Amino acid sequence: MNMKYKTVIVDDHPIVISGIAGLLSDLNDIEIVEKFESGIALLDYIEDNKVDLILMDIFLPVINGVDLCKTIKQKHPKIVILGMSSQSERSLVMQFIQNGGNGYILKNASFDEFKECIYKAIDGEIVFSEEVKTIISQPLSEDLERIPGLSRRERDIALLLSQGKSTQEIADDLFLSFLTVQTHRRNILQKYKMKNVAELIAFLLKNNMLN
Amino acid sequence: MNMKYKTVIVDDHPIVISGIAGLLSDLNDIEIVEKFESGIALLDYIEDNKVDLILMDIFLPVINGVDLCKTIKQKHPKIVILGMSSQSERSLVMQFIQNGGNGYILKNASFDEFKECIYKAIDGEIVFSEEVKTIISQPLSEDLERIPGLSRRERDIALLLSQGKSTQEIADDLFLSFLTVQTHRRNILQKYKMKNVAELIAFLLKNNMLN
DNA sequence: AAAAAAATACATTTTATCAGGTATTGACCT
DNA sequence: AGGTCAATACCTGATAAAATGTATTTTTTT
Repeated sequence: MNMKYKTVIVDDHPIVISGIAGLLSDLNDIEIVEKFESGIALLDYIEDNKVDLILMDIFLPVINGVDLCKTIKQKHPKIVILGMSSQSERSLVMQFIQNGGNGYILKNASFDEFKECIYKAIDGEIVFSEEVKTIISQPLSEDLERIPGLSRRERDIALLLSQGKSTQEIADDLFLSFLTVQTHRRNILQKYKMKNVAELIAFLLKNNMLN
Repeated sequence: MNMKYKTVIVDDHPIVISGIAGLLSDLNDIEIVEKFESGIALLDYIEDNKVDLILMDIFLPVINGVDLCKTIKQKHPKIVILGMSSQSERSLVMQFIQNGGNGYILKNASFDEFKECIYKAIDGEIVFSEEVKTIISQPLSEDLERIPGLSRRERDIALLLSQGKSTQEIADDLFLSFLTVQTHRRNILQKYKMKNVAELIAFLLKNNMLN
């Protein structure tokens, strides 16, 4: 049968769109049915047209790629969505996948890499281009290590703080003095040079230091 | 050449260890060199012995799989580490990958799935067994939807809050009255029934509602 | 054009946090 | 045996946040 995968490209740089379109034109079973420069236009389109595969830039005007992906997957879980960007960082890639993305490709990937990722994604895999793999699997060294860890007690207290507990409530929970908890809390804030608990919680969660 | 992949299994259930060992014994190029019931023993072992592949349970006594993986990858980034568990949830899998894991397999996966995942992981891919893919790519419906979103302004303010800014600082940043920011802040807290900003930030980050 | 939602602004009271300094005890490491 | 770190506890003053209530204007949606 001649059922091509109906593919849509979304990127706010027309040059990139044509580049990708050129790359994909060689593939017999991929048919580019539309190209968009914004996510809103795409959302309208997929309501009325069958789409199998979407290649989208992550940095889009108005609505970003992560939210766009989330929105699409809610209504159309079967559409395969691959994210793209020129540069990237680990947390962004992970966020994209967590919101339903089927893979992530850096735009500097080779034609072969693009091709391979696309076919594997269609096949149900979750794919990353080489450089993305490097990014996500080497969070080590420079990225975010060298930060002193929380002590047991400090982690307990930080966890309760993230649950919205007040100093007094934490003291009651852990059978400690209000003043002890206050000291721990201050020590944690000082250790990471955070201005307040809100910033601290954001920091700890982003660095996987809670849980 | 006859270079087998030196493989280690870590699981606190001996029965599971022998089960996996049985599965893998059929594979010619995989050699199981050791089996451990705790992460500490594994850490000792890899200091003195060459290891290519580690299959580890995520739920381990003393040190959990995520931390264990992180620790190993810091010193030995080339070791391929696959996480396993009987049941799982999206956030745990993502955390494992973010900490250097090369893939995640649910223990109910078929022999073929295990085999395929292992070979692909050795080959440099990041792999998930079928059910894991389902879990991570369908966060929709029941999991975390039905929560009202932040308005633009609210998101701006929440973001600044997560950066440790005070109400006054936010007001200055956004050229708003102190009182306006105070109102927004209160509205956000009420909308999600959060006790304070710390809990709010934790909630927003966990649900990817910031950024 | 009407209704709903979002953004704006004000005022007050109570409660909690932040930042400063200090000190004792036990555990662990060498 | 001495040093370091973690955990515990206390005190106080300045500042900020939380809880309430109200109200106007703009924007968006229907």
